[in-house]
Amino acid sequence: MYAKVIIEYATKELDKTFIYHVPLAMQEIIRVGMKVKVPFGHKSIYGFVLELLNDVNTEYEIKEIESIVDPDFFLNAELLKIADYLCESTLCPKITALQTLLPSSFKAKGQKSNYNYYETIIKLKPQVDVTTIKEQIKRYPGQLAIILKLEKEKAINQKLINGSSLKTLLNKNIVIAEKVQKYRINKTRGEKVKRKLTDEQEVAFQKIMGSLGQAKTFLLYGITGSGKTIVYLELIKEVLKRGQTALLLVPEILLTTQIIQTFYQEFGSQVAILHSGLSEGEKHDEYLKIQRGEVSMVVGTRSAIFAPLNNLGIIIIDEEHSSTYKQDNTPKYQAKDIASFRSTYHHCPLVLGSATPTLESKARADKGVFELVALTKRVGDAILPKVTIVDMAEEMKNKERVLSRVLQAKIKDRLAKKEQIILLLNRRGYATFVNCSNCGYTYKCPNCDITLTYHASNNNLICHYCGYLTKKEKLCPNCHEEALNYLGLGTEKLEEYMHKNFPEAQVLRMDQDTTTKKGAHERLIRDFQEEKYDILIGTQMVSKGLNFPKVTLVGVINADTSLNIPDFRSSENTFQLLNQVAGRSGRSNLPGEVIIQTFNPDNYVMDCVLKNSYDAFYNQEMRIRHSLKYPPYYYLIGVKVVGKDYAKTLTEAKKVKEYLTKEVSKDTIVLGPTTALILKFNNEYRFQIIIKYKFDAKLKMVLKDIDKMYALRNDVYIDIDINPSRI
DNA sequence: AGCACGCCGACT
DNA sequence: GTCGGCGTGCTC
Repeated sequence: MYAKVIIEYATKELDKTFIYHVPLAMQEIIRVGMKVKVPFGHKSIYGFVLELLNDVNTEYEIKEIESIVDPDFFLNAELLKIADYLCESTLCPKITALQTLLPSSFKAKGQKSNYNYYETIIKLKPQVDVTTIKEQIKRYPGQLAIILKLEKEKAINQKLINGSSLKTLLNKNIVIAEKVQKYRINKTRGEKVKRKLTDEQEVAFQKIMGSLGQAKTFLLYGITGSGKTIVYLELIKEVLKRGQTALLLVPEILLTTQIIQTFYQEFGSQVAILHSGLSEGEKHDEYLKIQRGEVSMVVGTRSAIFAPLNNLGIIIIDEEHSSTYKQDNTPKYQAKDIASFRSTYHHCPLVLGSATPTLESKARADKGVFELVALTKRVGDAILPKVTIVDMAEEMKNKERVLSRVLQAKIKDRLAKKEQIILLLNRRGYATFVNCSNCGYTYKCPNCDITLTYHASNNNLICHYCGYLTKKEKLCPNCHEEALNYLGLGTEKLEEYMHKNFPEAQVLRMDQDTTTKKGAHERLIRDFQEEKYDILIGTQMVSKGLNFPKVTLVGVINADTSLNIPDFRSSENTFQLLNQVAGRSGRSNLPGEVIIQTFNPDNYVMDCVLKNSYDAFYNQEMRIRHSLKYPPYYYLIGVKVVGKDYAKTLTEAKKVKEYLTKEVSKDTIVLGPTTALILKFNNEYRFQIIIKYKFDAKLKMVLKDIDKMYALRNDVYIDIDINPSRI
């Protein structure tokens, strides 16, 4: 028996299978999808079995598989198909696709010890007579206590027992120690909560219910605060009741602590969670639970879409417009595409939920490819907040750069009423750039062509692209004068400003810098929820999913930050962000208000936010996309040509463009090469070619060829992004 | 990817 | 005369 094995090295050169002999002793247990250790060159490495053969015809000298890594683990047929789909849709090597499906403890690579977690349990030795024992040890209270406890509880975790007494009992052979595997995360169900769906929610629920067992995609368009989560919960309940499993994706699990709590409350140990906030061990355990079929639903972020649930009954993607569903490093996959693939595979519905659907999804719903289900009313007494747009150019005339007079007044008002405030500023750090007023010197990243952001808390200058970090000196490094200016407003500076101008207020800052520590995020959210703070300052982190009933004012400090990015999606992203953060206000019976500060008050995005009209935005933006030939009217592919030498890279980029233009169908548009948004990044120059197409049967093949042509070069490489989320 | 082989420069 | 630079090619 022979096996075709794909090995762990992720290069285009090694993107093929190698044939190994399966030793007789292994033939009974080996199966496709298993992880094996094989000799390769002069080393032993790991790989996956992709095929088993009885006969081979090859001139190579065939070596033998050394061992099966874990006979209980293998990639099932569905996962192998998903891997094929990943390769095809992102043009990545097979092994990259396979590794992407798995949490790191299961990947094919030099194994770290054992990820399984064990606890030692102490039990009474069977057949011992407790009464006799008690008599024997009555002079030793420590030991007696243990025996009494064991009589009641049967088994006790070793950690909870006094050490020396236990040792004696073990030596006397009265109790025994047993090693048992435990999961690091254990949740139990809470009180059952009785929920009543609103009429609208009930209609949505029934519509989707009616399609269980069918591969159908729904766009659940529900305004902020309309209670999409409850609909998800009821759908999942129903699916589990029918003996099937469910998968729920959320954009960033740390932000959705509240959702997770709801699901634990309802389903307890039936739920597995998968997200990057977990430790390796926790991820390993959660994955095991899923694989062993011990859970019936999974809540997680992007990569949880690969959770090996059998008999899937429904897939739900919350906040489907979130850019986090697209992976931005290889393989650049879109979780929604994988979801669609799995929906077809399992014949189960896929629900995409959002208050601001992507234009792609809405357009598909309009065309009838997806079925539109709408939630148009806020739950309970909550009404949509009143939005005010403030022209910051006007405010500047009054020397107000940070907070407009309206916003200042509203903040004072809310502080007096003991209501809470959220301020969104989409820039972390203190100042977005530091320059010298004497000589004009500006701190820049030596590896990338962007300015360094100043972080006052630790006196660091940081590149927000590559992470380059340097300390800030007191004097200008160029002219040695003490003339450094801190320009551009960041969350740190805003926090300082608030302390100075509203000394009576408790201010909390939530951004990447204050939430890196494990659990920090949850703690900040809890503190704000418990009203230990009046004002929450944050980056877009504060815009999503949070539910604070006491928040009645949301201020957007600079709405233009995301609007000015030269990207075809910048309007869409800005609309989503503003709509999303506006939705944080007035979620209970207290009426909410939103103040948006901008230098572009006449921009249609602002107008649509003001009117709170997704439809108006959608229609306007669709016209623009149509005239500029952007999605959803055209598909996009970004081809980046990257290299250390500027001139050589540009020359190659031109060659690639020429080749593409020649080979591709004539309705396909090939643009560029232009310098990428950030030309120099990590000391490499990046040129971008953009392909716009509607239908092109040859295109994938042509791209594969280009990829291959550059695979063996080490001076220039090609990076292809199919359906990029930004360009 | 990782490693051996191999063919030319400055050293004990 | 040898140690060692990293270019090239191969891995079932």
